[in-house]
Amino acid sequence: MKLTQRQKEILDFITEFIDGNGYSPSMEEIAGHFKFASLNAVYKHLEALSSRGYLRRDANRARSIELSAGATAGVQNLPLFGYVAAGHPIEAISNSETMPIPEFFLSRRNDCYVLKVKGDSMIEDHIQDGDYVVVESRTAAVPGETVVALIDNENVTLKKYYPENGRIRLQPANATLAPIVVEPQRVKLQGVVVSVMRKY
Amino acid sequence: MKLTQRQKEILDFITEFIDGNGYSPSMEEIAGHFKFASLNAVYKHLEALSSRGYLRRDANRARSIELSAGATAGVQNLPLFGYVAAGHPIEAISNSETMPIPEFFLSRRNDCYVLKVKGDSMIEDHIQDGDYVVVESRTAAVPGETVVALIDNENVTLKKYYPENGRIRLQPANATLAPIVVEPQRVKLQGVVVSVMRKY
DNA sequence: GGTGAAAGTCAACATTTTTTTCCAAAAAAA
DNA sequence: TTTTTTTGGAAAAAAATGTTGACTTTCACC
Repeated sequence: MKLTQRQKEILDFITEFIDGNGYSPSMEEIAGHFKFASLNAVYKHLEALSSRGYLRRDANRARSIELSAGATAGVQNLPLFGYVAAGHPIEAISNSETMPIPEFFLSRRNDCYVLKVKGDSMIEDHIQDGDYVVVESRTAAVPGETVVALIDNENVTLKKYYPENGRIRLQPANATLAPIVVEPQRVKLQGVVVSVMRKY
Repeated sequence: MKLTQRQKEILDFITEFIDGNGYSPSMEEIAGHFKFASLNAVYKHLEALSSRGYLRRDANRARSIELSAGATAGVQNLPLFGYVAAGHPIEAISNSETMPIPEFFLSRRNDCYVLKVKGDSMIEDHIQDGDYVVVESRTAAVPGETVVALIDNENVTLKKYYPENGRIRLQPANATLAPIVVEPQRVKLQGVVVSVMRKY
């Protein structure tokens, strides 16, 4: 972390902003948060962060800040719990297997763990058999997110989450598979997929 | 490579400081902690620690101390060269950007680097826009492998590699795009994709 | 295609922090 | 004693941080 105190404050703000809003802050919003009177202060900080490799942006493009992986230089060893396949409970691989994952691919809010995908239930979202998914532990999801859900305390499945008139539709990304529609009390969300890794 | 007592104290302080704050201390802060009246004392110690390989810093850069011991095991920092899109040369991002990748997702045989995918030319192989691909530097490939190829010393593209009766077919995994068939001498293989990572 | 608001770019300037370099000297170790 | 390590004091040099204000680019809308 070769940053000054101020630079880190600004990088942290940007990181949180993107994490919370899904888009990067404008320079004015950054200036507002730090009570800068001048946008040029922000501009120079962004230049500094950019030249040090912590972020990148497009010239003249609004809200085009992209964090680079080096921004969060750390790595976490996440537990690899096992396989997740449509309709079957998680099948544990082994007790103490872990996998080092760069923090760039993690959620900062909650614990994460890794599952290996079995089957093609999410193939249209380009998650294929054998892929590893990093799952953020969470019991709530935004509609459309890919979730790990426990149904009837029995089956664990990887699906997209859509709440619909009092029910929950768990939608595979695979035209050959039917969605599951169930009462909310039958579903327990285990987590949300935050990243995918594949090894050839 | 042994340290004196004092040097170890100072290295420990720096380690803790970085651990707690996320950025390195200034020489004045180090002097303050050890109640030095002179910054030169700190300066000399940093020189000593640096020449013995315990830390690295940039000349004339504020708070640029980096501990060199803590290279996290099992993870490599690969250079992120830039974007690769069908038909366009690699668009460099910045020279110093890196990305930590777990060794599990690397090839052990050759050097690797990371490219960010632009466009959907490999979508049917489930590599989508915005994905990061880890590329193993290689000049030969097995038919069917996904390669980074340089055509006519001009364009770099991500395609599947098929040698066919004296020519080379570079096949996109996208039905809407046509394959490129060229003489072998016009193609230089840059590398082979060994893993894919995606962040939502 | 024109227009205007929003957002980004950048030079000139001032201030504060931080690093680097002098010349020395005490303290500890060999 | 001789050498190495450690600390002082001061000042030059460079980087970091901000302000003001003018200019350009992008984009949505007429």
